Amino acid sequence: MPLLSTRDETKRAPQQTRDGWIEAALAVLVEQGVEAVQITQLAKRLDVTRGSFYWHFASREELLDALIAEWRARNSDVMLSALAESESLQQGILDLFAVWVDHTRFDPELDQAVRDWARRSEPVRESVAWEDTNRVSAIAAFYRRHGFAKTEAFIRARIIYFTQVSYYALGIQEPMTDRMSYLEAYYRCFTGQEIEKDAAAAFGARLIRAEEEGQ
Amino acid sequence: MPLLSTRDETKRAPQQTRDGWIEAALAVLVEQGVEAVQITQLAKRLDVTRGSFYWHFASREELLDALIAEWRARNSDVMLSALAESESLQQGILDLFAVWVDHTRFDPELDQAVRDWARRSEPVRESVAWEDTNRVSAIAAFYRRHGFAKTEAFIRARIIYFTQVSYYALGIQEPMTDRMSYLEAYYRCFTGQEIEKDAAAAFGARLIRAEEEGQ
DNA sequence: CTCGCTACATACAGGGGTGTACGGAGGCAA
DNA sequence: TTGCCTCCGTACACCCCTGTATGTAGCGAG
Repeated sequence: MPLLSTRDETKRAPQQTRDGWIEAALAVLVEQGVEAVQITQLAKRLDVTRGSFYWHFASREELLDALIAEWRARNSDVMLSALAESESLQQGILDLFAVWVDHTRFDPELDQAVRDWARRSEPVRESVAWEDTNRVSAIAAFYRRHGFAKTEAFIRARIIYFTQVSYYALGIQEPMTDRMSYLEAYYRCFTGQEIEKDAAAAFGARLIRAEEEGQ
Repeated sequence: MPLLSTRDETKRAPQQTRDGWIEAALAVLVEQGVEAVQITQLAKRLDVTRGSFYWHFASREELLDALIAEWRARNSDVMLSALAESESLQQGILDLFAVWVDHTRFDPELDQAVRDWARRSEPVRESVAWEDTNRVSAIAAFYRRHGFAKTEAFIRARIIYFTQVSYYALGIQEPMTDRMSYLEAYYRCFTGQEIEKDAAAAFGARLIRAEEEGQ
């Protein structure tokens, strides 16, 4: 399944498209990091030779640039739209949680892989930093709309976002039932307010449903 | 300055000690990550040949194991002791902040370097995960001692620790004056309580003093 | 039918990294 | 002085990766 072909589709499909290489590279990036994104390895994975690669790409560098572009296209705007539409504080926070748990909308593994990469590459670091400040700003604006003062809104945005980033960074794996039992406490700590009992229950059911549909 | 020589010191000092290699390797680990911890590069850096390395170490693997041991020896117990001695909630939280800011007691760059490494190595991952749960548990126990319920104590511990981890992971750089202006908001979000004005001021002075002494 | 383009395969040059085998310099002891 | 032990330099075998040059199969067009 090609992502988005930039080539002329009127001709017969080649054995490997440019997007085929990108897709394979994304998989390796997530699984093993940038250093493992090697033409030789990708060629083995795709069962072609490196000659193919150098027809579609000028260099490894060009492939890596394409990976960043793909990450941008996939993971931006997902969080931001969830917040923009929220009517209440409670609804917005729960929507945010939902985005982070629902991996069909937001790809945390790709996000984390790019984040790892960013720690060794200055241009990538800048891209990620820009995304991060953007996301924190969006969450801060959301808090402000619901009555928090400027500084507190910013700090609360940082805290909730940073906590989530670490969740992925540390690779926290816990049963969904455990995570749901933390919901009330998380909400209290993130907002300073109590969540409505039935809203919490509804959210739990929503997650269960999503989990069943997702898998 | 050798860290801790395990060799017989009655004989003359060799040009390079085992600990000399470890120290150089730690520096490269922090600066450029594990993949950059290469015998050839370290030899260049120390201005000797690789022959020396293979006299002190059996393999690169053995060096990497030594790095993990060093990390354990340096960064454990630092946070834990700060919390154990605290008399009040406010004092404990501020002590924790102080440890994280004062890089002479806690080495966040080494911590982050090992954390990066952990994402590509299962044994290292386990070591880091063990440290993390240990630290979170210590913070949770601290919250419990100061009146928080079990679940909330655990979640608050996670939030404050995860937030700090992301601070390093995202490489947040902000002027100390900015960071200090966030103190009240951070305290409110982390504890649900207000910080005493004079305690906040005293903490600010303490940081300024530490920063001047540190540099 | 053959020309020409696409999409590869093949082969080679070059560089960098790990181990290993061995040789040699220098202190120290008898 | 001789000999040993410590510590390191040298040289080689081996592997893996990138990039490039060139050969080649298949298909569409004239």
